[in-house]
Amino acid sequence: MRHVADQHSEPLTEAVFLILLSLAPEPKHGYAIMKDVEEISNGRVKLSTGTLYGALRRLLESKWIVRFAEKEASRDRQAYRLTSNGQAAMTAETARMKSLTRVAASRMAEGQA
Amino acid sequence: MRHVADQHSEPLTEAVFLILLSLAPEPKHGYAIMKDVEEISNGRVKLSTGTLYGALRRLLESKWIVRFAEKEASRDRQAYRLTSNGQAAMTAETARMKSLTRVAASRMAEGQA
DNA sequence: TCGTATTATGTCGTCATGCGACATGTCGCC
DNA sequence: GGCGACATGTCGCATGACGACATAATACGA
Repeated sequence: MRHVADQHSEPLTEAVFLILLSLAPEPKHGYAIMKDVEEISNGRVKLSTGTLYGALRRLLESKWIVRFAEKEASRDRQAYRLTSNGQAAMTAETARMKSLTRVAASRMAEGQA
Repeated sequence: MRHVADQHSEPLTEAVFLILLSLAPEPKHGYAIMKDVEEISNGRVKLSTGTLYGALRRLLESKWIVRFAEKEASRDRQAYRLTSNGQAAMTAETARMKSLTRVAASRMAEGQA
């Protein structure tokens, strides 16, 4: 999909969106994200580890999340935190979806008429 | 992404969703869909022909749209019409997005608190 | 009438991504 | 000691978006 330059908000994949959503209230480590994503999608989406760690790698590369060591934990788990960039991306994506649902509602009503 | 069996509504890609949305009020041929998608996305999404005709082929295969000849037109353009399956898919997808935006709103509020 | 923009449909190769399978190791508990 | 949950990762495959390319009819003005 090609997007105009001044508002080039590429649509997020559902996996990425749910991962960001999971990190929004507080930082989590990988496994906790998997469990949380399953919960917030009402059990609909179960991330495979391939999807999760692949997505996390790309999110780190694009600076939407940062990784830090959880000191308190006995095992050194790698926890992830949203950056302001990541928050902005989520806000933009939410706005995009809202706008689409609005158009969808009116279009489907037209179809009925 | 894995989905539970009883409600296996895979997320639609934005391209597919916009194509279905474009066909919701009335049938259109390929080129008209391209123009309409650009319009309903506020110029944000410009489908390439590769995306469009690839998506149309898959939509035909999954019986979400049907193709028919526009008799009135001088040139025989292939027009596409939504099936009830296609309408159902759009309804499901809209519901999915609404649900995600709701969760997103509450999660982002939590992040601020 | 000639050329050029618009309409219109399609294919191909590449790249990004989701996903299942596999690999590896820890921790708590019976 | 073994077993299930916790935890992190890699690899290969399949799907899909996309730009580039190809082709052709129509419309319209110079």
